[in-house]
Amino acid sequence: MSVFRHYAEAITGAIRAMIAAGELPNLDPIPPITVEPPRDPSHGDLATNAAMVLAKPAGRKPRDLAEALRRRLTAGAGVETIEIAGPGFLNLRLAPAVWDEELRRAIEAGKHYGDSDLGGGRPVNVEYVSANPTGPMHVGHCRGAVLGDALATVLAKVGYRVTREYYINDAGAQVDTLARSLHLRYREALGETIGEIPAGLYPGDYLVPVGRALAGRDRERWVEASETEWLPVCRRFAVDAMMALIRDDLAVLGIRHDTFTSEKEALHESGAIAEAVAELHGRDLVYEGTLEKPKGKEIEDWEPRAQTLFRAKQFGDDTDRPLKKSDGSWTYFAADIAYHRDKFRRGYATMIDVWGADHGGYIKRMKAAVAAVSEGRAELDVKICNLVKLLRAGAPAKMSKRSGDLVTVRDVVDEVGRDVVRLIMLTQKPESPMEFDFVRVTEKSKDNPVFYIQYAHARIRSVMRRVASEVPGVSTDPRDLQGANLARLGHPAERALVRLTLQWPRIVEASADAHEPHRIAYYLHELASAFHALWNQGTEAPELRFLVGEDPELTHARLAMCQGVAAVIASGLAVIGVEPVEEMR
RNA sequence: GCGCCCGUAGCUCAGCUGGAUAGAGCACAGGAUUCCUAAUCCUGGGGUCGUGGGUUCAAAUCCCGCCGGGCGCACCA
Repeated sequence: MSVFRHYAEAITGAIRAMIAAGELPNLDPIPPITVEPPRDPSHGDLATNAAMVLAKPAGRKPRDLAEALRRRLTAGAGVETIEIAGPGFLNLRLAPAVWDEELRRAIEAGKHYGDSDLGGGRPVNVEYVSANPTGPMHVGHCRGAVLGDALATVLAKVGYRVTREYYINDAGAQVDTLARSLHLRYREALGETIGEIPAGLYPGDYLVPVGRALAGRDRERWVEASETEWLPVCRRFAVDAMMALIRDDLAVLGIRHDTFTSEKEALHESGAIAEAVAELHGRDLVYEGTLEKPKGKEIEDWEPRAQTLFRAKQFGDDTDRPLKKSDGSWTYFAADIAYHRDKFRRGYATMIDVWGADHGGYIKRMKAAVAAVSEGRAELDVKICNLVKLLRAGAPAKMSKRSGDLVTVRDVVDEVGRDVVRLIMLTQKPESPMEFDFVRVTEKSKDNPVFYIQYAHARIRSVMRRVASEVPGVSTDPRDLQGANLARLGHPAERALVRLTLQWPRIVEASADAHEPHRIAYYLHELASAFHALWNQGTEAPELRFLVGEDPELTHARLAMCQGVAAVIASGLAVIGVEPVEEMR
């Protein structure tokens, strides 16, 4: 258990004891209190607002309550001083041994530092990417891909049982278009001249080899056949090929999903949609009705029509939503209802969907649907990813493209590398538009967060390699570093670095709770920054250097500190899906 | 017209689910290089947190109204 959770529980325990002793009214539940490191280090190691939060329900003055809480907490182990400050904060200063012990744990855990059982093994489903199987992944997909993957990893790190899921939209008109595009390439492969690809079909070169493959397998069989005959064949063949393509693209990013769900097979052909709608119908959540014409936007062929509608409004949406198209087939939304119902029935009470910004208007109805199919027992969180604007040295990026007008994920990864893409995608909260500058992200300077964080890790590894020659006899084995005399870390800058390093479990938990993996990238940058600052102080103040020839004990303690930093960086990069480097070249 | 997202230093953005004096990088000004890697570092200036109200011991954070920008608005996915 992290230091922070430990003391948070100690404080809650003290509050419960006060309730039991009649010093506080029987509050149920106890209002949420915070236990966090204060911004100002002079306020100690931990601060809690408990007294202020409890003051009103208890009908007592905050400072009186603070005093009572202090008396109960002082008995606790590891607490050195408790001060009451400001309007009623309790500022706890912990014994150095508490931090020393935590640093030892960090060294021991290595990249597993920050792992916890917070999630209690509860299942979470993270659905991300879900690019339509009509071509290779383009850059627009990779932000969501990285976000979803990092989110899944951080949730797993804190003890959830995470499933990474991909929804294959293989049922709509787009895959029919894909099938027709393939048929053209198939005829081309058999020697026909096809000329310009007609508007409305997919022109990308990536279908050329697929056409050849189909021709190789089936020969002339579909040339003279009618479309009703060849369409299903081409569709199946094309979708399989596109999914293979997309899986390769995902592999390039280092992403592997656990489950791929086919809209066509799992929802349409299985009857799951009909079943879901029937169930909702039975609960009077589906009806035949007519929607009002949307205001403010002209729709040419609008006509009032009775439709099969889901009562989304009853669950907080702005209007009820159609489940059937005018030709009688299911809408995409109907399929999505069945899909989320299926997820719920598979045991996921927590679902996370990662979508593009253009789907923002879809969130309310989907949440409404989840509330309906789970009868309020499941929760859906939708993460919206904004656009990535590609730049080269500040100007809009021009590049050779593999397919059509799209810049693919592979184009970008080929140029800058997987690690750069993954980390940069998390250097901004997802709902803001992002600029991705090919020049900036590959610069070897501190302006580039990828480099800056990697460099900190590489510097630590470099120090470790030098020990043998600079301070012979000092071990760099992590097991030995755990035994270092950490009391020798006395400089304020060292203590600050250690303290920041040991924030890591909190950052992981907060990031998982909030479903915000970008916090990890920010924290790593901050940690790297603190490390570099200390390193550079060694330039002017040689006594602050990590390797002190005449003082092996001090050297050992500082190496332990460095090892802790390296462990956290490795742990953090692992969440993001980036390999820490041993040296910069 | 409606819904959602965004609005924080000159620029690009954080801000730990309501806490103490709002942070970082770039840019700007000044300083530092016989250095374990200068592939930089230190110091400093710079803010009505879009705006007006409200909730509270406490608001950048929550609620309401405006302003500006983006996305979306039967039957596409």
